[in-house]
Amino acid sequence: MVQSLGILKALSDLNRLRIVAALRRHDELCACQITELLQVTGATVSRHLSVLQHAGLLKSRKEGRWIHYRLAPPAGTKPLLRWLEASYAESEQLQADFQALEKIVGIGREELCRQQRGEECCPK
Amino acid sequence: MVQSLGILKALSDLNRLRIVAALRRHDELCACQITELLQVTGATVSRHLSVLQHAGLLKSRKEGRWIHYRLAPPAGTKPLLRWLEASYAESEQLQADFQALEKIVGIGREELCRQQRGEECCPK
DNA sequence: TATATATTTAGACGATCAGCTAAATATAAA
DNA sequence: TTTATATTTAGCTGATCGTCTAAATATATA
Repeated sequence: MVQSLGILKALSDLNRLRIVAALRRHDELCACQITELLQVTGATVSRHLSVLQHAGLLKSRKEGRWIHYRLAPPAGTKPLLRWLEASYAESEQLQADFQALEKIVGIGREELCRQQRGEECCPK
Repeated sequence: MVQSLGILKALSDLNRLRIVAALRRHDELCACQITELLQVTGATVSRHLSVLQHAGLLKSRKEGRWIHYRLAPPAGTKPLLRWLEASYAESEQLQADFQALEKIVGIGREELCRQQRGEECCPK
């Protein structure tokens, strides 16, 4: 398969685009923080992260119970990510995400996970 | 929807990537030439062209019975197309396409369509 | 006007995919 | 060692997508 096709497919989903955008603003995020941001199941987030990682866009780092993810764009993909970044300003979704992220990161992982346990993870 | 997402989705298909690559090498191609290149049904090509056009990547021009297509990348997408171009060299599929295109363009539309009428369009 | 023909549209089918729930895995704390 | 807990995997479901065939549309030629 064409290498770029794999990358394009990995980026062709709103939630995965949201993950990439989030990781442009915050170097590292753990799965639970992304779960909180997207408001979907942890299982769903896990699969999205796996898709991005398989495309070579993400790397993960284990720290105790938590797994942290960060962008690891392969050589030559910088223009692509810059092009994506240029369109962030037009998207209300992404703008809202950036605001939400500040709160999520501010809370701290332990407290965040405590809150997540207490409530339903998925809206409606 | 995020604007870039529409473009990414439009490009997330091998045959549509092949169309874009072909139109980078030849300014204009008609539907029948692309049909010959991809070796799929004219109906399928038509839908692919429609997807690319809806994403704003293509423009069409009518000339008699033929409809010609050319790239019309929206402002800001040049980096994206350049990034794509950079990966053409790695893809055997696209390299083969470029060779096949020379023949297809060389034949001329009238003769090409005459040949297409005589044979089955789809392999196997 | 009638026939040919290049392209599009409509409708069906199989494959892929995003999302869920539930169970499995791995790590930390009691 | 047992219990909690963060993440992943497995399996299901509904939606989307690529492709085909057949019919419709639009344009040129006889």
